[in-house]
Amino acid sequence: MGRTARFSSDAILDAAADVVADGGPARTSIGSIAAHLEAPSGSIYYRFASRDLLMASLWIRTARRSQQGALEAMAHPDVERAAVGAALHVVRWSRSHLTEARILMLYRREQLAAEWPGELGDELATLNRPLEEARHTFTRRLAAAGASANPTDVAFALVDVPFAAVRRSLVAGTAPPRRVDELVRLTCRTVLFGT
Amino acid sequence: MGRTARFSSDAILDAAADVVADGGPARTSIGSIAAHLEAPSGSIYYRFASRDLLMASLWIRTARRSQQGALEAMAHPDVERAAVGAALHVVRWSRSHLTEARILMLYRREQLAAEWPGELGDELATLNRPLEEARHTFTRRLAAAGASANPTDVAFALVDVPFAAVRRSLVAGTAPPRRVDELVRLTCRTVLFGT
DNA sequence: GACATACTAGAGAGCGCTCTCTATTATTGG
DNA sequence: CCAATAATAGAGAGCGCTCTCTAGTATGTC
Repeated sequence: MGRTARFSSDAILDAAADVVADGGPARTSIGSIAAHLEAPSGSIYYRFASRDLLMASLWIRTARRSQQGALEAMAHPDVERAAVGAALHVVRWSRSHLTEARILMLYRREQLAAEWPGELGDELATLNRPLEEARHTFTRRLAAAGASANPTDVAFALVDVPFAAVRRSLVAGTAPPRRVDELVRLTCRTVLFGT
Repeated sequence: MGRTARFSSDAILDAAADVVADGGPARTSIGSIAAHLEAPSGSIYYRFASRDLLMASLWIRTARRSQQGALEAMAHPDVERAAVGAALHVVRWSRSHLTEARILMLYRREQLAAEWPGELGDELATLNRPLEEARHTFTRRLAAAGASANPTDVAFALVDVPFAAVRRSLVAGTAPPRRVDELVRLTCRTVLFGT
């Protein structure tokens, strides 16, 4: 029933991702996405009711895709390997997903979608929940292992430092150099395990 | 000769800084700056020929203001103290200049001014030169002292890590907690001096 | 083959923003 | 007090963007 789609939601989000990654959110208009996709703007509004909804969907899709590996890394039975693995995941994922990493790390949610669309319900609230829970249980594992379980320290070692380590490269649009893996590993160990 | 100014350039930049810091660059229109200052938009265009010129001026003023302390810290005769001091300066300056720090750390230049105005000449090119030169000579001092002189390491320890430590708080709009000083100090020492 | 349906296609209304332009007002030097 | 000047004041032209609306087109079902 009905004709087959020429422009799928995913294809539109892919185009949006390209445009955001190389022009920034401010230059990402429905028109520019349409041009990149060689589609009329009407076809885009057929899938996404508003610009904010489109950009919010892009954000969600990108965040989801990046979470998987982090969760797996934290599940490692050895606490220290789990910590280092989670920290390194950010770097590795950035290397293998340059465009998506640029979106996730160089801009904040509010810069993509000015207003979070009501249609998305509590999607935003639940989006980071798996990661938050994983970090919560992981913090307890750290405490049990005699490592630092200070939330500030954990966030610093597992999120902020890896983020900072890749940022410079992402801004330049190039893959992070190998050396940053070493720096992230070293910092993570020092901060959490004092080794 | 002529009437005295009601709205000085600096007052306009102050208003712009407030608006950027709490609404982001995209919401910072000439109208919103004017409203915050209770001035008509014409008075703003009397001082700044374009939005880009205004935002670029704000960027320059903010960057200049933050550089001073970094340069002083790096001039310390003891290499290790100089390194730690430079790294900590970012944190301390963020604490004492929350609004300006939000502008400098949460957004990039291109997000403020889409096109760098030609009127500003090579201001942009020379803006960071003092800091770059200081970091260059400082890297040689590190090498002479037997510390790590890898440019990636130096940038990581002196810029990226402090930035990472502070970002979370700046996003939340609060001053960075005391604990981050310790984390920055620890990381800086470990990465550069291995202690 | 005809009908319902899912989608493409793009013109244009409306809006908010930048920037221009002209009129007016305050201040200073002679 | 009187020019000359430096600045305020705000209306509105023009532009690009979002979003709407209507018409047309391909595809599956009976």
